[in-house]
Amino acid sequence: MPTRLSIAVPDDFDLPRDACSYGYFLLAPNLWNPDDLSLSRPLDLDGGPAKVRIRQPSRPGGPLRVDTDRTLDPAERAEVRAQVTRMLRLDEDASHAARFHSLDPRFKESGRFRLFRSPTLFEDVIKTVTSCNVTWTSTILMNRRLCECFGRGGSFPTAPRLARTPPALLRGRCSVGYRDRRIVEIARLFTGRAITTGATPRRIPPVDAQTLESPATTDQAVLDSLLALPGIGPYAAANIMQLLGRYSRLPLDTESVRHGKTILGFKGSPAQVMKRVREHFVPMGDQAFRSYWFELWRFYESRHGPAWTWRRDSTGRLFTSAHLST
DNA sequence: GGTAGACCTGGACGC
DNA sequence: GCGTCCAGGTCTACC
Repeated sequence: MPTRLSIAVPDDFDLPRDACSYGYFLLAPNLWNPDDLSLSRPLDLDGGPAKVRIRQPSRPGGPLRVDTDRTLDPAERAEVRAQVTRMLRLDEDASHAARFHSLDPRFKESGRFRLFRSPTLFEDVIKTVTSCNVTWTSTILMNRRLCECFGRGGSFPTAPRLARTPPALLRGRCSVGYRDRRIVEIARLFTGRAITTGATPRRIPPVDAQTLESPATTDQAVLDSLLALPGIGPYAAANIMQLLGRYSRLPLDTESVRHGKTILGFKGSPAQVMKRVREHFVPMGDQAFRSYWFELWRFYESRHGPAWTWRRDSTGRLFTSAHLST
């Protein structure tokens, strides 16, 4: 027997705009359907996996209608509410929008300020690792296989599941390459265990997700904790920080260089262009990433149409340098 | 502190 | 169909 939940949202919330706002909405197990404007995916709940389908019949501001494929008990309903709230950043309201739009009024009319993310920090971290040093098509593949091979009911694999997976098996089944060991080590850290790793062995304390998610923790403390994780460098740490709602740092990569050259008109070596891109967004202060990202996103939409029209298995595969370079 | 090279995979390209 | 080259961020060794 399916369960239907109704979740209240901020007045401005618009599901197609706010769900299709960051590339992870195109990665498994997420599935955006442009035909009926719904977001579907399995969620791993205490009582087992459950598929959810999220719609917003009355937009903007109307409550979300969340349908599941099985009956949920009260505790599981609370879990779904918490995970949907995290994914869609329902806790970011008009005050967050005003803060961003006062610094960058270009996006006031569209109302863009929310950035899609995963239902758990662990999924965000692993998705970030799978996006490093690969083309977008490989990132798509890795996430699909992780869900198919190690997720319950097609959901994203949990930390305990990946923590007990042999790295070679992960590599063989999911094409994660040399990231195999790093992913397993991160999973172990998320299960509350410390590890010792590296060519010059160093001890890494367990990840305290609650502290990382807490607004009371300083940006510097979060950054230091993230950089200590295996496979997490400056780019990945900055990206995870924006996924944690901390927008002052830019995850600069080769895509930033392309953007700096073609859209912002900067010249020079990749390192010089990156430096100029970073400086360009300094005036945006603690909203720098939002300003940078929605500028980038606007470029993608100019190429491929509004993001809510993109399909995971067609348009969603086109975000490679070959398709984006001018 | 700065930097070159290794790490892997999928895709593009030439034959 | 096969071989080669390239893109991509992090880690390590070395200067």
